[in-house]
Amino acid sequence: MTEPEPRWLSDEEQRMWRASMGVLNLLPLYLERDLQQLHGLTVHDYEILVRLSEAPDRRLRLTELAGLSHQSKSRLSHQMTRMENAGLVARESCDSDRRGQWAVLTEQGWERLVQAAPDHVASVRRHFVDLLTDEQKRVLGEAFGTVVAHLSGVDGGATCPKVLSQGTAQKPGGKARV
Amino acid sequence: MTEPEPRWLSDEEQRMWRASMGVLNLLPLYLERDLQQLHGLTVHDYEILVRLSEAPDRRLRLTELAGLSHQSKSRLSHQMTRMENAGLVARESCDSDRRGQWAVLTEQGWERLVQAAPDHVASVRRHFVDLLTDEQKRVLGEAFGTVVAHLSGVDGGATCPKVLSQGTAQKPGGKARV
DNA sequence: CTCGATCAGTTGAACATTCAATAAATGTAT
DNA sequence: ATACATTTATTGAATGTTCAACTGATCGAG
Repeated sequence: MTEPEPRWLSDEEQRMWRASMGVLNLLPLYLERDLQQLHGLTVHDYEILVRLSEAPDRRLRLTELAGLSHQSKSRLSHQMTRMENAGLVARESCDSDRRGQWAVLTEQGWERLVQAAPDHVASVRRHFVDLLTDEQKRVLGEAFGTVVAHLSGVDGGATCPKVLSQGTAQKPGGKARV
Repeated sequence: MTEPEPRWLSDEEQRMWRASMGVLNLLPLYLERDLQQLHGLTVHDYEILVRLSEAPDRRLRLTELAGLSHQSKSRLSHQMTRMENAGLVARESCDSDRRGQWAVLTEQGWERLVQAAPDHVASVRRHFVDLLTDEQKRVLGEAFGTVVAHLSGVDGGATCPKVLSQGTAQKPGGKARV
C-alpha cells in the first residue's frame, strides 16, 4: 500500500494562496507603521481599545477580551500590564467572581482611541478596502466569513483559541456612538 | 475650518474587514500547529525551505531571500543561525561579491521539506483553500493580487520592505520538479 | 587613486510572545 | 462537608523579533 499523491495546488490556487500570504504578511506592517507614527499605538493596543470601547460599561473580563482579540491569556496579561503603565486601561477586580478581573478603558484610553480612529480607518482604506471593487468586497466578505467560522469552530485540539471575529477600523463605541 | 468627517466603513465593509482580520490572525495558528506537530518546523522555517528549493542551485543571496519571504535582514540573519544549527541550511560566502553570503539548502533541509510538503498542502487546503468555491478563489486571487501589488509597490518611506509574493504550499522544487 | 556614500550582512540589547508552572477561587460529586 | 477537577489570571524563563549600531566591501564622482 503506497501513499496517495498529494493534491497539490493548481496554478490558479497557487497564485491565490501566495497573494493571500503576501497580504497577510505585508498589510500589518503598513497599518502598524501608520498607527505608530501618528499616534504611538500598536495595532494590538488599538484592537484592545476598540473592544473595550464597544463593551457595555467599557469593560470586559480578561478571558473574554483575550478571546475577542485572538490572544492567549498570558499574552493579554503581559499586554495589559504595558497598557496599564501607559494609562490606557486599568484592572479592576470582579465582585461576582473573585478570581476574575475587569479590563477597563480609562478616560485617557478612550481619548487616544477617538483621536486615532479617523487616521486608522483612512489607513485601512488606503492600503486595503479602497483597493477593492464592490464585487470583490462582497465576495471576500462571504468567503472569509466562511473561513473564520470554520477556524473558530474547529476543535483545534485545545491548542488553538476558539474565538470569533476581530476588527479595527470602526467608529469608536460602535452603534452607541461617541 | 473644521475636520472633514472620516469615511467610516459601511456595515458590509466592516464585516468584510473584520473577517479578513480574523483569517489573518487565526489561519497562521492552525498552519503552525500542524506543521510543528507533524514535522517540527515553523511556518517561517518552511517558507525559507520552499524559497531555497525553488531557486537555481538551491541557493539565494540573503538579501533576496529576505525580500522573497518578507523579512528584515536582521530577522533573517537570526533565523538563518537557528536553521543552520538545525542543519536545514548552510551559509556560503559569495565569490563575486565578497560582502555577500549564499543561503544554501542542505540535503537534510531538502529531505525535511519533501517530507513536510504533502501534509502542509493538506493543511492549507483543509483550513483555507478547500473552504472556498471556484468563484471565490478566482475573485480572491485577483483582489489580493491587486492589494499585494499595491503594498509591494508603495514607497513605504523606507520603513516597509518592498517585496513580492510568498507561498508555502507548493510541490518542492517548483516546476523543476524534485 | 581616493574619498565619501551606499550596500550586504551581523550583532547585542530591548522588547514581545510563548510555554509551563503556579496560586487562588469556583464547581462538582460523593 | 470534603476532596478533586476546572477556571481565572499571573509569573518568570525561554524563545523570537525589532531596532540601531557596526564591520567590511563595493560603487561612483572628482
